[in-house]
Amino acid sequence: MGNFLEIITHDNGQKQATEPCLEPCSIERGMRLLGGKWKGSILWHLKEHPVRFNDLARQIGGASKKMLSQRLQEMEEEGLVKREVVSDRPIAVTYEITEFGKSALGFLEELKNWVEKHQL
Amino acid sequence: MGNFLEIITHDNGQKQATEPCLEPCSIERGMRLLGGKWKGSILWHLKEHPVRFNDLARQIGGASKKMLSQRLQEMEEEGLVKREVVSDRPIAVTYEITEFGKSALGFLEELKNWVEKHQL
DNA sequence: TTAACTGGTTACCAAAAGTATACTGGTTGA
DNA sequence: TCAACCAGTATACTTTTGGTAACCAGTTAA
Repeated sequence: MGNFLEIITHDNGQKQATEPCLEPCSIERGMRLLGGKWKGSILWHLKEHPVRFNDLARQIGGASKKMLSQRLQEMEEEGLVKREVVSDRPIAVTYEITEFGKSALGFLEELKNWVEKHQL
Repeated sequence: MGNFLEIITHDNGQKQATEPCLEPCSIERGMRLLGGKWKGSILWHLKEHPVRFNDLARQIGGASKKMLSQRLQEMEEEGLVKREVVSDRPIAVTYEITEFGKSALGFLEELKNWVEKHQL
């Protein structure tokens, strides 16, 4: 019976974790990067080719434009996505997935498969 | 130049997505199941063996008891986790990962690796 | 007796997240 | 000229989330 739980008991009976996950561990941090509402979906929609803002909004019907532009800004700062002004006059902007963003696709695909396999 | 974006243009100029992701697609649904704050961490801490409530609370230092009990309830309803009353009198409860919960671990591990590989 | 433990619940509050609608300022096409 | 487009922003509102702290009813050990 080892000390599986990593909990020690002091002389006064007080208990303490030896390795408390004090602040967000890897999984938590990852979820906060990719787990935000719509972020996965956005990345997924960009995986083939750059997409323009309003086209993205049309494709992700459930999300408002405000949401989308917020998320896209965050994702640009996080390096997941790249914003590119293609032309002004008739202003045109595209959002493109970065190499870093692409590195997350495998994992998103696993999530997708998992969900579909279990019919969720 | 194919119709990559799945957007069609009506005669009056109005545009429409042919396959709008109207409501949460697989990735979105998956994220809502596993992406909740602390849910990944909880699952991860249960992966080796059942853990008692307060021990879990000590290990996941950043989360309050309230959060934990809320999340654990949700996760029980979702079938990710199983609650078991081990004894009353000195009431003892353990939370155990289910088979379904285990099926998500691979994907969490990939997330973990991804995060650590990129030093996030 | 006191203090720590068990597994929670409840009330209260603050902050964050999300929704809905309208609007900008210009362009394009019928 | 009218309507739809572009890429958002502004404003106001509601909902959800999360955190703190106290409390319950019992048990155990110093």
